[in-house]
Amino acid sequence: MTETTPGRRGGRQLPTAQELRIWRDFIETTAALSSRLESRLQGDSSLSTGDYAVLLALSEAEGQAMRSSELAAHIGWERSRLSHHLGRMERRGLIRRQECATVPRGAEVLLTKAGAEAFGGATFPHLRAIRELFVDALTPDQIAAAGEIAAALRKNLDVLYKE
Amino acid sequence: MTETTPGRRGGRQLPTAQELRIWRDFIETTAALSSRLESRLQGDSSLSTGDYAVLLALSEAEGQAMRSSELAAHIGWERSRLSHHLGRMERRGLIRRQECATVPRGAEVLLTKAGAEAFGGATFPHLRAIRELFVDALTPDQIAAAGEIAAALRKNLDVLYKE
DNA sequence: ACCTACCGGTTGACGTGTCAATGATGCTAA
DNA sequence: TTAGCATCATTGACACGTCAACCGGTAGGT
Repeated sequence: MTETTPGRRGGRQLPTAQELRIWRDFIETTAALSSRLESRLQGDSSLSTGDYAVLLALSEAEGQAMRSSELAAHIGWERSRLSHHLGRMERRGLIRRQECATVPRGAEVLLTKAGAEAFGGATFPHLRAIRELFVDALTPDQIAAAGEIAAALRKNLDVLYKE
Repeated sequence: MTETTPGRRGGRQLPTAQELRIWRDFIETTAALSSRLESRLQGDSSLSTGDYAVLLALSEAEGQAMRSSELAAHIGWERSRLSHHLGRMERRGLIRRQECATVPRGAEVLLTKAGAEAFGGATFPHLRAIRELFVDALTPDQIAAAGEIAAALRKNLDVLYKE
């Protein structure tokens, strides 16, 4: 009995069984949620959520084009990840890459007609899926709580890994 | 103004901007959380969370061994995924596979000494990471709310995809 | 001018996940 | 008996992510 009901997680090292159960539930359920959303999007539009993020950013960009590293920063990806992903998207005709006129060694990513159409067709079903799988599952209070939890977790991550 | 403050999400089709913002925060933050935990575990023990799940199940099994499909069911993986993963783990000497004595075409998965040691060394740092990245980031109320949110989301998924 | 250091972007190797197809084996019904 | 048929497990092809190495070009210091 080295630790009898401390003030509340005083110097405790490990999560309680209860906390651990919630952790598992939480992380597994959110993963399942992502995965379901992913396959919904795939089924509705043959796009992955990665494709969707890229197409969304390009759609909103002026001239429907962005420099590669701007795009990476905008959607929060590493450059390498983006490069691989753009390669796959280019093969499918969703985007094109060309050397940037203004910046010497910069690559410009352009939305193609096919890409714009795919994005257009995907948006509505995707938003509907978010509603069905997330919004409709929760009460307004729970939605607000989810927002606060996300903010708290994010803040903690930012403190621990400050970047 | 086709929809002025309905009773509450009456026949609404799409999430509001606010809901969408929370959704994005939520799903991206939980993904970042998983990813941080993954790399913590990797750094502390050279195991992935998949490895950890498999080793945990085997550690708790009688004889530190399980049939492949039992194992898959226990941790909720598809058999194919497990088979690929076991192949990689076997190459690293964490587990062994042999034909099952009792069930004709069943494969038995056994924990090796190296696997047990790797798991033993990983447990404490992993639980500590869960505390630091999740438990410590939230108030007790938020932890409880996270549990309820996970339960509600899970229930909704189960209804939609009933299995 | 030259060396270096950085910067934007790509590439390769590899771990991981899904899907569909394939063995291999036992069960059942004609 | 044997022709299906379900079941257990593996495999191959491919998408996706990370990491580290690499390449070409620009900029700074000496």
